Amino acid sequence: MSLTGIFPIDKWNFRSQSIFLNLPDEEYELLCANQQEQVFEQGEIIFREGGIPSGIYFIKYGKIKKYKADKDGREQIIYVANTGEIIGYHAILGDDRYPDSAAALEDCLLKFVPKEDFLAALQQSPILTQRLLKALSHEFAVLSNTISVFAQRSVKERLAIALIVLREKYKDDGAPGEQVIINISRTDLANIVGTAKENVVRFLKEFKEQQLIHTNGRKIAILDIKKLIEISNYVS
Amino acid sequence: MSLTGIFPIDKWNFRSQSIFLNLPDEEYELLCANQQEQVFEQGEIIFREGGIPSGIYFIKYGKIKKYKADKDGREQIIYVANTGEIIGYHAILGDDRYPDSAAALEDCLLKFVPKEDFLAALQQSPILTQRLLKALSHEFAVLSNTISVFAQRSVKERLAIALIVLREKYKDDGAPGEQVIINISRTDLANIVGTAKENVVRFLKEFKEQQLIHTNGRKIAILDIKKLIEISNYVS
DNA sequence: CTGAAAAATTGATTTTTATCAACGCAACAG
DNA sequence: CTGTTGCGTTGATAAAAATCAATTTTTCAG
Repeated sequence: MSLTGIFPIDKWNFRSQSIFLNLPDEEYELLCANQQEQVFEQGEIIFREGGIPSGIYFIKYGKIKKYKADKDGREQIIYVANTGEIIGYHAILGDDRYPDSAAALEDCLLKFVPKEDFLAALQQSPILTQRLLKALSHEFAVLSNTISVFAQRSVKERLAIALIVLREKYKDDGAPGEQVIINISRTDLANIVGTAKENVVRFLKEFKEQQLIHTNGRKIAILDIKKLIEISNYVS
Repeated sequence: MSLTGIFPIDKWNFRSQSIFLNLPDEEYELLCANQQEQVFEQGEIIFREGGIPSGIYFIKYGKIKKYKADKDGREQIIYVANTGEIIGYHAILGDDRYPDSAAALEDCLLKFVPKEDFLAALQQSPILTQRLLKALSHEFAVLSNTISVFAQRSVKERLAIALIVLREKYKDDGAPGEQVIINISRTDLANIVGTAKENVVRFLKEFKEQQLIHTNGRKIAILDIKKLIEISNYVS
C-alpha cells in the first residue's frame, strides 16, 4: 500500500538520510577519522535538552525519539528518527545547546562523529553544506506542519496520523511483504499524539472495533490505511 | 523591562536578521542586482502555501504572519516575522513549494530578491551559507519549542506566552521609553494562540481584571509582565 | 515456573475548550 | 448624519479532553 497521492508522508519525515551518501572520499574520511560506534539500549538517553553538544550521531539501526519534557516530566515527542538518519546536528550548527532530548525507542547502534570532525568536513565540503541547508529547510516544513496539526486537529485525527506515519517508519523492520508491525509503548504513542495514554487506548479500541487496526499487547498492525487516512481528515 | 533571566525569549524568535548584515561587497551586490521594493498593505498575501517560490523577501519594515490554513479556512499562525527578517527562503533552499503562507499583519515594505540572485550569492558566499545554516538550526529550536507548548500548555498559558512574545515584536514600533502597544486583531491573536477568538477575549478580560494588561479596542498594553510570565508557567 | 513490577485497559467524573447565538460599538461610505 | 459592516464582547451550552481510581494483562528477573 503506497501512500502516494493519498497522504503527504513527505510532510512528516526529515531528509537527513541522504546527507552522508556518496560524499567525496576526502570529506567522508574526515567524518570517519574519529568516529565511534555506540550501542544504546531501549530507553537509554543519548543527549539531553540543554546539554552542550559534542558531536553528531548517525543511526546505523534503530529508532530514536526526539522530545521535550516539561517540568512535570511529561514528554512531548517532536520527531521519531529512523535508521539512516542523523541526529544532534542542530545544536552544533546553531552553536547552541541541544534544543531537545534524544532517547532510544528500541535497541540502537549509532555512529558518533565528534563535533570538530563534523565542522572540519563542513568547512571543506560545499556539497555537505548544501545538503544540510536543504535538509534543514525541509525540516521547517515538517515542523510547521506538526504545529498546525497540533493546533487544529482533534486527538482522534492526530492519532490516525501518528499511526500512518509510524507505519512508514516500521515498514522496513519486518520481512518484506509481511504485515507492518508498529511496536511502541502506549505512553510513547500518547507522547507523539500529545494526549493522555488513556485517550490513546480508547481511540485505539474504537479503531479496533471498526477493524482498522489489530493490536496484540503493545504491537499494532494497520488493517485499513485508507480509512485511517479518511479519519485523519487530511487533504493534501 | 528586560526579559533576560526570566523568560527565554530567544526560543521564540528566529535569527534571520543578521543574515544579510555586513556581507562582502561582491555578494551583497549580487543580492541587490535585481532587487525590487514592494509595498504590501495590511492583510495582503505575499505568498501562499503550495505556491512555487520565485524569490525571497527582506522586510524593510512591517510585520508578517506566516501561517497555515486548514480546509475550513482556519489559520494557524506559525510565526510572526518582523522588520529586518527574511522570509521565503525555506522553499528555495529546500527546492520545494512554499510550506506556509505569508500575509502582512500591517502595512509593509519588502525588498524582493529573485531566486536566481539569491542562489548565485549562495554559491559564492561561504559566509552566507554558514549564516543560513545557523539561522535554520535555530529555527528548529524555535519550532520544536512551539510544538511542545501546543501539546502541553493550556490556552491561558499560551495566551500569556503570546503576549510576552508579541510585546518584544512591537517594542520598537512606538517611541522609545513609551509603553509598548500590541496592535493585532483578536482573530490573529487567537490564530497565534491556537484557540477560538472568544476564548482569547475571555482570558484577556481576566488578565485585565487582574491588572496585568490594559486594552483599548484591539490595542493591548502589558502592565505586569512578571505576573504574565508566572501565568505562562515557563521555567527556562 | 512464579511473583512482583510495569504497562495496558476500563469506567466515572471533572475540567477545559469549542461552538452557537446575540448584542454593542466604532469606523466608514454614501 | 445614518445605515451598514466588521470586529469585539458576552452568555449559554455542547463537545472534547484530562484526570482519577481501579482492575487486568503483560513482562521479566530470579
